[in-house]
Amino acid sequence: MTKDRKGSVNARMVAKIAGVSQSAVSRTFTPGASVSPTTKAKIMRAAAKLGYRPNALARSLITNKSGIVGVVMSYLDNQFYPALLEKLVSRLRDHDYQVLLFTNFGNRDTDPVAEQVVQYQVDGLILASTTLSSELAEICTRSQIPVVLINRTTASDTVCSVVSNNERGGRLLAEYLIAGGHRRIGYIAGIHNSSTNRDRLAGLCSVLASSGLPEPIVAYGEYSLDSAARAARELLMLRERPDAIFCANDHMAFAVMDVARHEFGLRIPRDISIVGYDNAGPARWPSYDLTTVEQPVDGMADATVELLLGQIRGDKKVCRHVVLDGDLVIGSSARRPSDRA
Amino acid sequence: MTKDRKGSVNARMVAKIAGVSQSAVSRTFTPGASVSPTTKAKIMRAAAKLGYRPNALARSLITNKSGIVGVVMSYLDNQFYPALLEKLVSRLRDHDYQVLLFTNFGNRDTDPVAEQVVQYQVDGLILASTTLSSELAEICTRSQIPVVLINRTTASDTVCSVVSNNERGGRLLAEYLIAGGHRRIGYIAGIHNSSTNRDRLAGLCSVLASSGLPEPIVAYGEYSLDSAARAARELLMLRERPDAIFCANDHMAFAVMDVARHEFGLRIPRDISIVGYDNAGPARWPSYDLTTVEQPVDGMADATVELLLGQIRGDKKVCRHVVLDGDLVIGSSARRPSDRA
DNA sequence: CTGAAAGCGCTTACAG
DNA sequence: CTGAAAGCGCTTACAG
Repeated sequence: MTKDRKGSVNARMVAKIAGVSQSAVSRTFTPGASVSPTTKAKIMRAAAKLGYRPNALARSLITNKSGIVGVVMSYLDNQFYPALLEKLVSRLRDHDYQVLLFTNFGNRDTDPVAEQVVQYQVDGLILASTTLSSELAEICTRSQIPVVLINRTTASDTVCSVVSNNERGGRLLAEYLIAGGHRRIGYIAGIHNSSTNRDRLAGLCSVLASSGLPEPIVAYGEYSLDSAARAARELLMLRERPDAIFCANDHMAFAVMDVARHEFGLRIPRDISIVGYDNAGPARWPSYDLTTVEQPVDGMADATVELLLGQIRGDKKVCRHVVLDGDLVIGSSARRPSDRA
Repeated sequence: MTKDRKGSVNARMVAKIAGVSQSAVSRTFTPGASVSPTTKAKIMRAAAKLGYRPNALARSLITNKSGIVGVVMSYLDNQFYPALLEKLVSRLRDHDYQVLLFTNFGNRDTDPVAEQVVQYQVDGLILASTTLSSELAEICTRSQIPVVLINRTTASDTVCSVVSNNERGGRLLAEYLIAGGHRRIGYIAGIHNSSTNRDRLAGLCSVLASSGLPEPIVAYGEYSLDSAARAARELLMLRERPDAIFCANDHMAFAVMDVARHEFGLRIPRDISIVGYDNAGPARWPSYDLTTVEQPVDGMADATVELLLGQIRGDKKVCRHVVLDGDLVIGSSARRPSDRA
């Protein structure tokens, strides 16, 4: 009784057709292994005839390398993430790694993710999720699976991370707003204990403080459209409403701009300035033309993959925290200093 | 010399600690296999102590099922796709399948994708890519890998597909535009030989014809923002410009609305009506509030996964083409029939 | 350069 | 219910 599913042509069959040993077939498909050109040619011909392709899973069993990297990304509605995902997939593929995607686990625990990550023997893990517990990272550390956090950092020295300089970006935006003549600044916060939110806010606050301005008026947007819209309403209904709103990311800024314009009839930037963070896709759509700070997606993806591959190759836990600068991107959603009233 | 990477705790070690055979360990982790409660308990304790997790790859080798489904999605900047991807991942996870993601292969051939798909022994493949050659689908058919096309269909009877009723959607939009008093309708086309583009256009044309109106004025947007913007300029610069533009998807409609408003100073829908297709995320953002036809993402994902799992379970090539209806979603980007001039 | 052999970590008939 | 054994498709020392 033969296996029914899969043509199931394996190295042994190819070997028989080519009149060589199964080892020779294996070597033919192992880059760098020693096979004579003649043998290789015979084997390739047989393989082509049978439609043979080596079973990557069987290979993994021996080599102890799956060629798979797990990417954990809690949600994809913020355009920044799909863009990042595309880059990560590209870079990883350049190095012959495939991507196992974990997303949309909602409120469920990340435990199941951890389970799968370990069971599927991923060679490494990229965590691109602001909301994820550090627990997963720890499980990986214990299982010896290299991990790199992206767009999230941690005090821990046991796990690498790649972020842009959010604190600096926060300062750039704050300085720009102040130069534009703003004095009452609102802040729509992202997820409370995310490092991006913390650092961007810290940047903003440090500049406000050194400029002798009051702390920002904070409302909570939690990085979601709905919460951000609610937070915007809260700020805009204040008796003394802010003259500028700093949103912890672009995704929220879009909702905030829409609430300001369509629910409160405000003109942007005449009546109020709004800035975001990321330079996500729609930030450059003319309807928003958002003033923001770019996150260098390409550079971040490159650095992440480089760090991860370094760890996979065994650079003994050269745990590094990479921080890349992102530029201020000036749009028309915030009053320009030159147009200062 | 022991393997260095991976704690590499395997079933044999667990067996030794628990004082049972390795088979018993395997059975404990195989749902439905027969193990006595006592044995199972001992094993679970040992497993927990060692941090044991079965190696899914080794299991695959035996069972000939990897538990992995490949999802091919050529690009993620159109928000419709990340949304679809999230749903697919969720549904597949509900059935204990992981997702290997293939995306962003740009202009490169899909051959490398095919190669990887086969090597990694995916149990099935979901093709959510309008631009992908049918070649990949064929390779899979030959390799006996179940395939389902989503948001794309084909005349071929050898491969299943799930789409929404694009022809009907095209008609709904056409009827709505005509009811709104529009007579000169422009069409910004998507990728030329994609079934979505073809069917939506066919719906539009059939209604125009039966209403005695001229064919639409066509420009080519290729489902990309830049091309769509160029196409919009082309149409809007015509001496007799259209009074409505039907964009083959929402993603292009956003760019088209922005060109109309910001480059041509047109008011929407007073000066021109614009409709899209998909009801992608930003379509419901107040700055666009697009009149469009919804693609039932949840239903499509459900149907796709169901079809795929059916094939995997061996429903002998019950090749089906599923077509789901999507509703008209009325926004303010097109003149309402009641406001008819 | 080549082949025979051992073994990666599992599952699964097969006996008991 | 349980264990010993065969085997999934491959890689990789080891001899030659």
